[in-house]
Amino acid sequence: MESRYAKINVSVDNVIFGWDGEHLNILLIEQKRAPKNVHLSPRLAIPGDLVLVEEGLDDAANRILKELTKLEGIYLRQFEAFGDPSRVKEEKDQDWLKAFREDPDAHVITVAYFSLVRMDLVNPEASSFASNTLWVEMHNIPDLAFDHNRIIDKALRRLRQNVEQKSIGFELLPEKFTLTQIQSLYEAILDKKLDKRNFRKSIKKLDTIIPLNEKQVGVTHKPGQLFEYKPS
Amino acid sequence: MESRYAKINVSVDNVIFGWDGEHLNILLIEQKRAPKNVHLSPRLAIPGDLVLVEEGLDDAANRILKELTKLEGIYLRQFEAFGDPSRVKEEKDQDWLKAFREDPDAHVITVAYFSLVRMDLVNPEASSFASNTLWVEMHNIPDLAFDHNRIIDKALRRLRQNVEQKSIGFELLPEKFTLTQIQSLYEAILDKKLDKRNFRKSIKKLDTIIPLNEKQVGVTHKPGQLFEYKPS
DNA sequence: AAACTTAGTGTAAAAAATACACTTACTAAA
DNA sequence: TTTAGTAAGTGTATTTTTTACACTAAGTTT
Repeated sequence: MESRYAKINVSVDNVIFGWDGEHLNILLIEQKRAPKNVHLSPRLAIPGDLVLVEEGLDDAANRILKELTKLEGIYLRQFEAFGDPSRVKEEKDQDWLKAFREDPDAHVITVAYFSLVRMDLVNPEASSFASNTLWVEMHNIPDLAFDHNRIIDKALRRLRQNVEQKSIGFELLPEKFTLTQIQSLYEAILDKKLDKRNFRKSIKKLDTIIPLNEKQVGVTHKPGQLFEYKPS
Repeated sequence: MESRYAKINVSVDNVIFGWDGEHLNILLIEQKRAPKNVHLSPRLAIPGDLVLVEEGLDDAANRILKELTKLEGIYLRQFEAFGDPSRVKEEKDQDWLKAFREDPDAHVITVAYFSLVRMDLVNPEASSFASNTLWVEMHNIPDLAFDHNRIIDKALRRLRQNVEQKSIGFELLPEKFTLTQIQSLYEAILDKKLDKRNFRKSIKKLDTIIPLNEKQVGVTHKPGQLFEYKPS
């Protein structure tokens, strides 16, 4: 039956941020190649998948995250839906769509999430929708599939907003961390230097960051006090 | 062909805020009744519609707004997508779905927008998806269809955030307005009293609000200076 | 013991936010 | 034409928040 309404595919895409102590990274997947293109170098994309029957958006985002990282209970935040029909019309993406989508010409709207994970907990591996996964430094993100560069850009903006308000970001750190480690992370996310004393003052005001009676070990200088994050 | 992926319906819902000089209002529609239910009092809903073939999300939101109000170029902001399958499973909504949707059991995700319009420019009237439209004061919103009460709640939160930063809201006012009028509006949106002198100071700092050489007319007291809003 | 490295700390100045009360300009009623 | 009523318009002092800034302490390595 013909209809004026679109048979729309809905997908969820997930911008997964990770922190290696020095740089902000993003988890990308290598798209599986269409048979005719197996000889080409794979295109990178942010992980995502179509939403399943009777699956909620948050559930889909969690499923993708879990399939890729085996992690559950991770910080996940929906930030925007992208639905311009042109987003799946670019030439570069046609082969992939024809090879892997039941309806390659369908209008696809995607609901974008970002999440924060500790890089050391993730062992990137292949999954049902990725032939390979890898961490890429924020500053080295290449041209990605569809409008994924734009989606990352929006995700980063939102992350920065939240970080400016000091409401999130601690999820990226190991269980126990020093104030200097938080500061490095914030500086990487915001891409600017922060004043040490003022930064410490502001973090110590948060009652979600609690001081431990422990010191950093294994460093070749004065060890810092350790703190932990207790989400409120 | 059976598929593990959902045949999902995508709709756009629009929380349309209006200001009558005293209260914040929301434009609601009376849902058309299923034939078997024409005798029942109509259920109210926020305006929305399924996204059309090859239509972008912003386009759909604008289409809905225009069909309902005849207005174009209105402030419109996407704020969240709602996609829990249970949102279209409530008993109260089944008759309507069966009567007006090709696939009443489909999972429907909706992308929600809010917009700000001048109430005096709107002449609510029937449209293709509404048998009637009406303004309802924010504080008197009844039980609505689907999860629309929740959507309004989220829209109001977002509006408040933006208003606290003084970045929006002026779209609700007539072309020329006094500082006191802005203040009343802000007080209604934020649901709290503001200090007159401090409020004026803060508004006068904005270079999007420009003073005119004109005074209010037709009031029975000292007339206020008029200002206009020039979006940057 | 000396050199190196990062941790850790306080104060003063500037900027932003808040609290607060009287005079002015106009209309309507006496 | 005076009086009463109504909202407009205005400045300062106080508190809070934000910023700028430099040295000592605790550990490790040579």
